Amino acid sequence: MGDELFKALADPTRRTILDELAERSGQTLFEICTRLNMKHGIGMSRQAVSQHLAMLEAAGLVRTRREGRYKFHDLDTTPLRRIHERWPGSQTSEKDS
Amino acid sequence: MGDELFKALADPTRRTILDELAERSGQTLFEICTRLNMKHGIGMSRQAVSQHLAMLEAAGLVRTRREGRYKFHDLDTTPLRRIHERWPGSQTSEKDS
DNA sequence: ACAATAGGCAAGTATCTACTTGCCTGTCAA
DNA sequence: TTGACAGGCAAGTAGATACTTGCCTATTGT
Repeated sequence: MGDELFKALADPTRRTILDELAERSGQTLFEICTRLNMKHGIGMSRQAVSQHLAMLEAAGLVRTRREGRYKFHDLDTTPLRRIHERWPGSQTSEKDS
Repeated sequence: MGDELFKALADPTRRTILDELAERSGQTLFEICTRLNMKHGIGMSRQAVSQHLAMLEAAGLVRTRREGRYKFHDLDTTPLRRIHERWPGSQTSEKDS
């Protein structure tokens, strides 16, 4: 349990995808592919990116909504909270400026 | 960069080691081995656990201090903060009860 | 000194993971 | 309806990762 979350975060490409979705929410698979290629020099097949997105979705980090032939991807960071709940002391202090 | 942190967290045995160090700080390799075995039924060679500890140390999640023939391991959760700094919105609200 | 204890190094193996390629399905515009 | 576009499924492959075994070093107690 929680295994999928940490597995999802383990890959650098997947973390970059999360970065992209954090910057612009609701992107399609092709948009993400293009951005990975343009902005990060990641020349990866569409299939590979699709598989990464599936893992991110399985981890609950990405939510999807289908509209016609498009599938939009949105970031959901709430699963990350479990990390801090598990190992307290890792939270940014509530009293910091 | 930051790669070692996520790689370190990716393995369930390593996460259990972090749990154990969170519960009792300053354990030796043998103590950790025993606890993994007794409390979690993980019958793993001493070498395997040692390698896991090395990865956790490389990620900055574990700090070590040597005293004679003993090597004590301490948890350091500060690297985890980078996760929330990278994807904001994942922090537990400061205003929650 | 010697045996026991705590730990480290290195090489081998077996499984897992990322990525590819080829083909198939569903949606939309002309 | 036909072609183009967005996406999905499945099998194969190369490289990474977890774990083991065997041997070596350093510290400590008797």
